[in-house]
Amino acid sequence: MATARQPAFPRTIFHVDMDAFFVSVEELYDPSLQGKAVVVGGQRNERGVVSAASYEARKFGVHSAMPLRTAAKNCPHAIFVDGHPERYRECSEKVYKVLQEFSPQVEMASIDEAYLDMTGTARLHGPPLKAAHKLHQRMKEETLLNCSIGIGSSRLIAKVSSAQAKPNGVLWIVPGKEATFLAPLNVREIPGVGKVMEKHLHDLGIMKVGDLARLEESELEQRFGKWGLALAGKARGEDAGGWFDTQVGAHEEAKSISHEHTFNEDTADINQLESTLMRLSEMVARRLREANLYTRTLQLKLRYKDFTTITRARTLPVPTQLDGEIFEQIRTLFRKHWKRGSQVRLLGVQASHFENPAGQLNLLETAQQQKWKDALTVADRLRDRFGESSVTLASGMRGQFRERTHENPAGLPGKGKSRREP
DNA sequence: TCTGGGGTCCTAGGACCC
DNA sequence: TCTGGGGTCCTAGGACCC
Repeated sequence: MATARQPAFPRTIFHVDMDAFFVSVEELYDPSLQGKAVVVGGQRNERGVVSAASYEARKFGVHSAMPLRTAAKNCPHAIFVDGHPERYRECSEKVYKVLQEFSPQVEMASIDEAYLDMTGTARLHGPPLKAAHKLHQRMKEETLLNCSIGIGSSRLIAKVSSAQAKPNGVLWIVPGKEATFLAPLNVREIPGVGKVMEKHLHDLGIMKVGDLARLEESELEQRFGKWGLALAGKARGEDAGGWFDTQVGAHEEAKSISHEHTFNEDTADINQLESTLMRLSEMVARRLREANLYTRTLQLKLRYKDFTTITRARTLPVPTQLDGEIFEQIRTLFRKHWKRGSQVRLLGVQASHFENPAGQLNLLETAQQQKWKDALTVADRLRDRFGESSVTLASGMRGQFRERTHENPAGLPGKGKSRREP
């Protein structure tokens, strides 16, 4: 079992969750969107899903992860907006700066939410509710964005209560009242319980967290294994093992880096498929070099027209961060496993199993490899300035068709809508 | 309705070693 | 040799999160 990290005294954890983050950021750039039904993630007839929907759009059943085309049907008058990751990153950094004023233990759990360990900050910021309102106000002043704050004795309670506080609210679950707070909520509200687990629980007649809490721990373990045990703890509001049970703000190293691409139209054109794999390999390699990581395991992801998806991996004896080596492995996997002629919907490249080659492996690096590495670092710089498509490795792929995407990696003017016109 | 892209964690089986 | 068990590495798939 994971090390129990629950200290003897109650912790005070804040979960800060930005309200309709992507939509709110877009409204800062275009105030005319305010108060309207807005969908961020792409255009109404594109392949893709909703990244975020305004509260006005949600009234029509639009929610994140819904296909854009479905959203367009449910809410025809919605305004569809492409996402702008750079804008969100920039705002996210502002959010982080505000949070740091309140606690040294801050952890961004994603681009728009964070945990703070506020234990022992009463002298500085006052009791939890007062501190939270102060934080809420500072956040609005500094970022012009609304957030919701959940406060509890565990990450789990903080997270669940911030969801209940939405929109634009603060909710404190007083220590000792955890089970009472959770009992009437649907099991789906527990982080980690998704569609499938919810169905399993419903089949057992378990609808509410309270139903779950009444069950024997041993029965849950028997039914759902390790997960069942954690679930029993969660029903009581404990962080019970896994990621939740880690110290707030502890730095975690990345475990994988991946890029994938869904084609606007399915394709069986081997040139298009392989040039896409090369582009994805380059993107992965580039990020490895930026993070100074070397990968040993490379994985190809292949999704066919009918949505059946396979992954095929290979582990190298020696770690690498070179475009050419990565692409070679990926291409070999692809040629071996792609059913020739079958229409492909998506391709993906993933690197994992990182090793930092300390000394020893650096010595093994041949002069030839070092030369490549230097050249590729220069290529990275160029891509920073001129966009992902400006530099391509000289190889058999040179000059071949590359699919036009609607991405604008370098944020260049004139590369968006206007260029799409023939 | 026709399903993105970036991640994490878990399970389960087989290979291989001692 | 007709049968073991633990440990580690590797691979594939799937649930889940934002």
